[in-house]
Amino acid sequence: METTTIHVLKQKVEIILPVNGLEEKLLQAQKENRKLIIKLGFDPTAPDLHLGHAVVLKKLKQFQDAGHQITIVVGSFTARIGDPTGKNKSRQPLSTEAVQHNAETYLNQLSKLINVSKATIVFNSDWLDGLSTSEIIQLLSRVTIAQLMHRNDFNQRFNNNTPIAMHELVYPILQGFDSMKIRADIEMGGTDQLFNCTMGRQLQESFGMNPQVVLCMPLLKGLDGKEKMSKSLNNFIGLTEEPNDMFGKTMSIPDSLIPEFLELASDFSAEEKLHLNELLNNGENPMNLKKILAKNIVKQFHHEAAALKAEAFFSNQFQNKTFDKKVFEPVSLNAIKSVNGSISILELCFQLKNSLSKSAIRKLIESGAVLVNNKKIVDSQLMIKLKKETRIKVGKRDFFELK
RNA sequence: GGGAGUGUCGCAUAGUGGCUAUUGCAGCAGACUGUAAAUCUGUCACCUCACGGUAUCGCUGGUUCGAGUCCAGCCACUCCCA
Repeated sequence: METTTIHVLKQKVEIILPVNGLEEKLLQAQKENRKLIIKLGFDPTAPDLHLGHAVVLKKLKQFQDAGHQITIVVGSFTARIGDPTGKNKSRQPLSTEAVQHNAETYLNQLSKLINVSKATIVFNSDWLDGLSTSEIIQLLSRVTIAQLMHRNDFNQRFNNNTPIAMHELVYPILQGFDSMKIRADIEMGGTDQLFNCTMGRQLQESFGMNPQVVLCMPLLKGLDGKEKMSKSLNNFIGLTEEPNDMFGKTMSIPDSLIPEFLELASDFSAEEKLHLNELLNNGENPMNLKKILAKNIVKQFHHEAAALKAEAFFSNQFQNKTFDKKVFEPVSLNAIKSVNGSISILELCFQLKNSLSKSAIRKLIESGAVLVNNKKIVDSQLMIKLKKETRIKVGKRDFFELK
């Protein structure tokens, strides 16, 4: 194996365990003339992939390009437990249909980054469902509480006197068991998966196998610039989002996050990154760099033309101050229920934005979030005549025009 | 099994039986900006066009003119001792 390949494969990886493990595995594969089995697990609960996942997936793609075998383990069994994050207590069991459906949408999103048809897909309920009680006890006997307590999450909760349920302790063990079952050579994940992945090493070893190498990618921060990107915190950019949303969300990240996004979320070459970072340090307006970044991100998941369009849309919609130049979502006059063609601004906004209650809308109006034909309306009871080409802005993002 | 505690908004925190349940963070909206940060303002249980109405301090009852607060039972969690 050439050193350049190894160099590429090690790029950006935050943790490799053991340190020289990757080289050894690659060498071993070469000697035995076989592909390495690269494991990636996922729980088919709410399969909305975002840029944080993409960091791991791009690395996976590099392995695939180098000729190795990717195995996706769908946690159809473990999803019923839920990876203990401390937030979700116990999860509802998923129906087989739901698992199937989630797995499909997941794989569909995966295909944006890796070649799914060349990957192996397995469901861990295939082997976990059939374990007998004594087999489970056997498995559990290979792990001690002290080992489990090394996991940060457990440790903290234990010390803070917050409850840890037994089944949560079992989760990492089952994940490790998966690695043994599929004979994984390498397991990939974010750094938050480090512990679970090491469990795989331990179990493989105790079953007399050569333990897997653990590769952890850094965690991308979310749009708030504080927490890691995650769906539950609603600070994510989804892989399937529309170009305009992707662009806008990228523009909303704090400036301090630009270097991290350049490094982890963009696909710029090393030289380009260096150049952009220099610009940033030399006082270039961060906004311009974010635009470059945003275009790059959109391009990865859509295409160049979409990226340019998204930029133009953004500049016009949110940066240009001229109200009339904006893009308004057309709403048919007929769709608005009114009395004699007149309607209170409150009722109108309520009908336009059906996700909010009237009370919530009234608060929006009173705080000055609603413009009608570029005039701020603060009185929620103001009656207006419905007529074509009336333009209404609600909040930061919603623009409507009556047709 | 025995004993001692705790439970208030997404999180964290105040709350001598008495008026509208406090404050911070996060969120939402506005101002200023570059849908950045910082700052300031408003909002932050639900509903009503509105005067206003209906809720709510783990749950169910009780005492009381009046209960987040007192009492009883239950539930959940924690700690200590078996």
